Amino acid sequence: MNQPLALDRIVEAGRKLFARQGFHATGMRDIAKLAQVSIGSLYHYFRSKDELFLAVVRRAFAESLSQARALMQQGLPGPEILRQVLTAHFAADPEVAQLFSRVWAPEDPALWKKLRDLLEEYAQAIAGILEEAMRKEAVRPVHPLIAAYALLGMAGAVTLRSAQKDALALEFRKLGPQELAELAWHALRP
Amino acid sequence: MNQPLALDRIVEAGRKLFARQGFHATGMRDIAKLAQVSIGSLYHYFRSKDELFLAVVRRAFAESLSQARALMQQGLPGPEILRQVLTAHFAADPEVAQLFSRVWAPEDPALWKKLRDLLEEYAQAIAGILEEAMRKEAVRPVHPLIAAYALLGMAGAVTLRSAQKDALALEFRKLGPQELAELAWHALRP
Amino acid sequence: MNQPLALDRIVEAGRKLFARQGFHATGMRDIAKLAQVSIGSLYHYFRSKDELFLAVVRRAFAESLSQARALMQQGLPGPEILRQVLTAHFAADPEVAQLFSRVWAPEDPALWKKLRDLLEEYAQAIAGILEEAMRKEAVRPVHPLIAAYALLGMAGAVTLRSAQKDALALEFRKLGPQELAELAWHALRP
Amino acid sequence: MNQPLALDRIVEAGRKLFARQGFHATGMRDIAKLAQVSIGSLYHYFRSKDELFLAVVRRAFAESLSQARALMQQGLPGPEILRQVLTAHFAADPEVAQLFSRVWAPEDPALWKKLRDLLEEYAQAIAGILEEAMRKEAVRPVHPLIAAYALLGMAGAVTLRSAQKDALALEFRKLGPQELAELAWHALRP
DNA sequence: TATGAATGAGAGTTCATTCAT
DNA sequence: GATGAATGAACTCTCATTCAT
Repeated sequence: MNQPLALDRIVEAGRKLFARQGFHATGMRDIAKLAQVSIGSLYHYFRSKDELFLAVVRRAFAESLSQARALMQQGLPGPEILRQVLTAHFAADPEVAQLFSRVWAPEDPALWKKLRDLLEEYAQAIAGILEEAMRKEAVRPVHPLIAAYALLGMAGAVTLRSAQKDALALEFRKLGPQELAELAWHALRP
Repeated sequence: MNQPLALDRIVEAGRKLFARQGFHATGMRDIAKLAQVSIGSLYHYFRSKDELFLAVVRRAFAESLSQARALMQQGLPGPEILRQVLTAHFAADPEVAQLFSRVWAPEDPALWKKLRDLLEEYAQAIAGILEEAMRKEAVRPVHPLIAAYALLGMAGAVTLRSAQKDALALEFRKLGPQELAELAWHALRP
Repeated sequence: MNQPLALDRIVEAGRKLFARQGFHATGMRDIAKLAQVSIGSLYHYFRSKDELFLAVVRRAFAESLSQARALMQQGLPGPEILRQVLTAHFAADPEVAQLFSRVWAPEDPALWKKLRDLLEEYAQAIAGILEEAMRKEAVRPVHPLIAAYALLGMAGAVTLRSAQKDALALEFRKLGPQELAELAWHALRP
Repeated sequence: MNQPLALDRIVEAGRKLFARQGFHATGMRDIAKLAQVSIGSLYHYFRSKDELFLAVVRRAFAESLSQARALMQQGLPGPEILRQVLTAHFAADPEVAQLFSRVWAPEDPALWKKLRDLLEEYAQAIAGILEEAMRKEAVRPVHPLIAAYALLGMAGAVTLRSAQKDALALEFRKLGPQELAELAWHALRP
């Protein structure tokens, strides 16, 4: 009765499976099954597998950005903001964090351009935040977009490693946010 | 007459295509064609596509590490070493740099573990370098492996962006090494 | 309009080709073509070539057994029953008879166990018939399962020879049922 | 030093592997490895895989026939001869017995004719023995070739079952020769 | 004689997508 | 809107066979 709408169930299922297994290892059948809809329904809502993947990534980016922006508006000191943003990133459904990494290497040439644009948009948002911080002299002068990509890369690599299932991953999950925040803070502070 | 041996042509072709298009978009037929050998030859040298991919990645990692180590032994100051290592990374056949990024999200569950191990080995090598630098107080105390993954992630993300074919990519290629070296240096300096 | 359903056409095509050419010489493409369906359809109905083959054999065994049982329930004398069962076996689509022989040597280790079980089931059914006949003293005491396998082997070998296209095969088809019935009757009579 | 010649090692290896795994599951590489010769050597002695298989079958048939003939010349009573021939068949390297069954369904159309002829030759030899016995009135009048095929089929089916690795197979190996001899004797006695 | 690197046709199988119902 | 049977191009991989050395 109170079940989410089909569209939401599909995107949710896609998010889980794409994050867990990657794009190619996830079949439309798998998504349909997990979302409890028919294959036909998938194609009713999304023109293709690519479109569905893009929708999943788009939603993940949007949620992540809005979360980060909410944290920024609390007027905390620079390093604390970084720590909290990164902690949130780690604390999020770990699948979401993995999804980001999947985007680095999209494999399929046809998807490439669209994902590239999506990622660039996301990086531009972060660059914007950095630029504002530079104007306030809260951050030393850096190339904002290069720094944005670097931050995303740092976070992505550590997050991906922390998603494994060994002892080191546990250590990464515990120490990662703090260590990353410090690295980022030292890298950027005036 | 002086054509490289079949084995080398195969790994070379694999490197190019896997870097350019990713694992799934590259077929064994494509590799065979580019290497100018038969499909059968591919399987004469490598048990499977996975094995071939691993061989390609293994070689790329080894070359990159030995290059970095050679640079380290010239007794330059810390930031200069970083700058040169990163410049070399960018200057290298850009395909090699892209190949690194491909490894972050290997898609195929069966490949995952082997690539993970290979990447961990590589990160451990970098962590070792960091630990030594920490003992010499050339680097502030950090978690060596987390920092290693962070550095790899930074470099990978920026390199990947710089491999595109627009004006920004040109800017990234020009400023990237210097900016990255500064970010890394600030992040790590005592 | 009145064309048999795809599933039936597939099993039918499999039966014909596997019987005619054997398992390995029959490709999925051949079956798809003869059944006038796409290759994809084959895999829509059967998980693998093995499964399809097993379905074909299973159906042939079931049909053969039900035919034999129908004949048994007419209260004829022993030798007459044997003659009629064997005549039916020969008269049946000769391809079915050949299919039995194919099962003796299934070549593929993975198929082996499943076919073995199917054949054993079939032999057990015949052994059951023999045991009942022994209780009624219509058959002399024999090891029921060994005798069942022996009967199957006899019939299979002669049937296979009779499926050839020379003069002797014609002779086998004409005299085979009667000769086999007599051999079997003498072998088993009290 | 005292190692058998390459040719013998090859046929021997072929016999083992073809009997164990069947024609298609046995690769030329496997045979070369077991025989400790190079692939090139295989093709030095045999024009093709088919030729090698035929050589293996030919040798197995010849050995079996000469063994049976030797037993016949000892002037034993009919049932005893049958029992001894069948016991020998079972006692032989079980792989040889399996090889016979492989011949029933040769799968490959190109091999078919040659194997058919070989098997017919073998059956004709048995039919000749039966005809002689009929002349001596040691056997009732039967169609000699049909009876020969029937006997081969009986023995083959039971032998094949007895080559499995369960409790029933053990029972078959113990009781099989005696039961088969009795079945055959009752089927053929005057 | 002997070797084994090289070949390539063809095998079974997958899976995003379509469309009649 | 919803369904899932049907499609077929494209994939990885096998293996008997050849031939330069």
